[in-house]
Amino acid sequence: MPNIKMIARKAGVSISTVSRVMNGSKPVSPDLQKRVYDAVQQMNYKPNSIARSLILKKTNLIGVVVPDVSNSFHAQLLSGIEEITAQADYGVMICNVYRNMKQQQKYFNLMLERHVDGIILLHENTIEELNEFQKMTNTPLVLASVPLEVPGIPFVGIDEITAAYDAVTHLIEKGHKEIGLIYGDCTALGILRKEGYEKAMRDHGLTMKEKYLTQCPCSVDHGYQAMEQLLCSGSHPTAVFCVSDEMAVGAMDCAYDKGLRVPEDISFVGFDDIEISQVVRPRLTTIHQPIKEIGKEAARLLIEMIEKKSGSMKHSGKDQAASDESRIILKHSLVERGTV
Amino acid sequence: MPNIKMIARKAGVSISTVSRVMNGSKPVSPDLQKRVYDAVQQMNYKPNSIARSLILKKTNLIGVVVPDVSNSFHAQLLSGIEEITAQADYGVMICNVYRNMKQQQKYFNLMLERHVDGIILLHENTIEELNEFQKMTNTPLVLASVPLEVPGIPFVGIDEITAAYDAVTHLIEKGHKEIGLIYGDCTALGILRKEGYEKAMRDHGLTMKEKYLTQCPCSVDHGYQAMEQLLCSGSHPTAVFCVSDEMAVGAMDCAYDKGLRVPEDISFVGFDDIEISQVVRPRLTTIHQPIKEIGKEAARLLIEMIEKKSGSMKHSGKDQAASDESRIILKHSLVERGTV
DNA sequence: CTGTTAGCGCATTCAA
DNA sequence: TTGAATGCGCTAACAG
Repeated sequence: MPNIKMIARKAGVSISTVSRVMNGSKPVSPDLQKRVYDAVQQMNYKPNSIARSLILKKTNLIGVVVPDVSNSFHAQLLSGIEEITAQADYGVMICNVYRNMKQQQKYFNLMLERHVDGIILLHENTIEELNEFQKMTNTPLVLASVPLEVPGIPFVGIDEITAAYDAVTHLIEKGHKEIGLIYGDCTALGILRKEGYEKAMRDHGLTMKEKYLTQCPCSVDHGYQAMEQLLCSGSHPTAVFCVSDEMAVGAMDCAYDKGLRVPEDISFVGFDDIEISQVVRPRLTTIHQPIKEIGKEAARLLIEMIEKKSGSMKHSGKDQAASDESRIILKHSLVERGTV
Repeated sequence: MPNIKMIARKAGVSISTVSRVMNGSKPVSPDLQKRVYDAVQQMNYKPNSIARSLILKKTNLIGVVVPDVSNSFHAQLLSGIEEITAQADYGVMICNVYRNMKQQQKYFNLMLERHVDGIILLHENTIEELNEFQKMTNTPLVLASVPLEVPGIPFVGIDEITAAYDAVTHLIEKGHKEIGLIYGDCTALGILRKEGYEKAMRDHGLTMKEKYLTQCPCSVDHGYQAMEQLLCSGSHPTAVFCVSDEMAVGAMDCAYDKGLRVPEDISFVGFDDIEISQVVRPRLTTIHQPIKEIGKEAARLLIEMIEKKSGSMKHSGKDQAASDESRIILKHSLVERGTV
């Protein structure tokens, strides 16, 4: 790979001139300009972004910390992020946290060593971890679909409580009174959705039965197992709200295996509206999230924060307050299909 | 963020000494060593990987060019790749080609500018593009699940022809004679799978009927449409081999809507064994690919190529021949579920 | 407008 | 063993 010096020599100019025409940072006479362009063409020169990063203190790289890329929800978020960052000429580096949840500190360090310009978190850290991170650096951070409230770290997502509330209310409006819940782990997300369920039940004067509440990890298989548990008590609810589509699909499956018809004998509402909810029979009624949009908004916001920061550093030398958009709430919607 | 100079000052040593203890590249007296470690601790120093990359000419970054991250198959490949690269301390940068297939050249340039150490292609380029790329640079390249034969570019995946052959043979063994095909675009992948179908039909003395062959893009919706076409001729095959699970699910759906029972009236075999094949009813019989394994093997191989290259550069200064493992073929299998 | 110079943060010769 | 000096490829003052 040729470097700037080789181009300068070939074009018979100084390296600063080459730099100037590459970046358009200062006027250069048409004559020299052409000579440089020609040399660039002939030698197929591409500026070394490593060297640029070093001096500009900007990598044009953003990091995305994701629990599991192979999960459909996260993959879609990522796809949205990538779309925007690519347009803005940023690269995205992914960090799959997967099973080793403990080592996020490691991932943060990795990103800091590589000097990413910003980070999008699809994975829920503890508030302490986030605070510590903020103390350590001022690398902009955005939470995408991780509903935590941390000063200085904006959140992009939907109103989880209301969405869950809407799901359950829909069931209630259809006449259901005995409504079960399959909910997830103790993440902010899980807790909020459960809260929405409880609020809806309360607001409509319905009582929650302990035995119709089951907790399980978010997967089809676990949803199946959770449903088995719900069903083994003899009686069963007439409807179940599942805090994710995966769980719902598993639960439906279980109901089916037990000889229950959906929606005649038992109804289901899921959450997220990922692909599988549209291929199961009957089609899953669920809460639609604009997943890709969330990713896009998160990326847009992060880039805005990055550029604002580097802008303000030039002018004042000290950090501005973070973006004023500390919470971007996108609209969810209930999509009625065939399971209610 | 502190830099090496600050650490040196704090520890009262030279920057070279700091460098040496950070990398363990040369012996350092225990005394100085301790002073450096202490300074590193106190200031929370992390070496700037940008600067290291510049001087070492190694970014420890690999690029992954992917058609669409939100596609389940690719997401799984990516997940496998990430697992291995993370272990070996490489970062992965993704490039989502998505709709703008034309601009791969742009993506290649992007990766070259960023000086990635190697690239994994999940996306099918033309052979010309690949040759041109090879002429331009000696950045190692691996094809994952892109069955192209290009000298110097290893491939990791399954034996596509045999896999398709097995799928169709299974149908034939179950007594089917009128077997339709829903196949994809004119990629190497699509062509090979079609070839497997044709070979199986021929080998078993079955004739292919033109009207039972339909081409469509790889998606559930298009599979549905393709099936509609197949069905509109009045008569219909007793079984259909679809070159992807998405197509198969769409096709099954169409059959269902037309009042056909699966597998009583019509059978289906898919390809890939992605998640949805296990949630549809009846469960889709399909060709299982070890998707994540393919990703892992591709990453393993790429890293091997990278390290071999940088090793050989030190010794001889000229490039070694690429790795001798030019084709890694993993085993596929037919998983019988409920659609045959 | 153009060229010369000085670093960005680090690894690595070369002397000591 | 240690430190001073050089340079990776590039941008941005600074002088002309």
